[in-house]
Amino acid sequence: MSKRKAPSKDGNVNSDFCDFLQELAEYEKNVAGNIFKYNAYRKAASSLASHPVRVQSGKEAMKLDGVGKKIADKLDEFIKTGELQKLKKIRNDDTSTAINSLVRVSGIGPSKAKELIEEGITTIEELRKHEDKLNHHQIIGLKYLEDFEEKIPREEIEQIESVIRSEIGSLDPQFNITICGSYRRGKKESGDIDTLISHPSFTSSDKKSSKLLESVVNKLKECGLIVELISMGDVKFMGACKLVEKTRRLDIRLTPFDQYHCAVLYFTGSDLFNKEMRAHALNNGYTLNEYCIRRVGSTGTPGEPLPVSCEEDIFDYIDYPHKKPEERNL
DNA sequence: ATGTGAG
DNA sequence: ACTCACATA
Repeated sequence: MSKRKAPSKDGNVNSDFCDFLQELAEYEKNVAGNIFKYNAYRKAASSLASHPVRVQSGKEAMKLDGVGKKIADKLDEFIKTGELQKLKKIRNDDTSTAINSLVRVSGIGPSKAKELIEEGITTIEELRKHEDKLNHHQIIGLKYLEDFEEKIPREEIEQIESVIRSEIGSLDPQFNITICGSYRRGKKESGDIDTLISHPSFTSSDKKSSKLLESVVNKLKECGLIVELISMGDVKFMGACKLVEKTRRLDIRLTPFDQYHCAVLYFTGSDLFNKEMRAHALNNGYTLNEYCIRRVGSTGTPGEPLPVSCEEDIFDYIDYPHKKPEERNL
């Protein structure tokens, strides 16, 4: 998931409160550079989002975790007037609006945005005239700004998946391939294509991954699927592909063979589901991360990684009812 | 080595 | 929360 704002909806009776708290959070992070306030607003928004009852006053909201006097006052103002003076100011502030435009570009964060504004570049249109001020990632982000903001229909990912499977399969049938993220969770559309691969010749005991990822990326370049490269290391490729019309963000990560299923679980998400499952694991005396699952003894020191031959194994270890990917949309 | 950014 | 890749120094 990227830095785009995701309006909170479906079944959240406090969604309008969450939206303005989220907007305040973004402001604190991107403009004011106050990560603590950013976290505070996010925490309050998340409390409100999971609260099943619509709050009628700031006072009532103060019972919730993460909501103090300051946020309670803002809720009261919003309930009373339907808006927030602070937010009106922010929306009218030149620096603030400029930063919000520039950070739409993948690779441009608050820091780079402020630097550009110092040089008088405050809009995307201006930016297009000054590509020389951007690094490679940012140039690609700008070039495909509109495409990258579009959601990808499930059917298109299915087609891209079949190309990836046949191309990588013809390279070497021993590759495991799974497209994770919201696509694996059965969503109708996704923000990007997050592909995990593994190969028996690369395990966690091998320190170097040889040229496995490179060979895969080259193959997908040759067949014309991959059209841009953003970054490329031994185990992670970031770039873009195009099958029809729009250019789409594509990530490919190579994971050690023995850590494949933990990685697939992790990158399938959702974030909230992962959080919940890791908490459950801890309760049952296990620690679970992107790489492995380990028993954690009474001393608190984790043991050796346990053998995992499929995703279900992980659920079984921690005695957690198995959830199909479609059931992980928390 | 450190900061930025993505996920 | 944590890791990877990159761009500087």
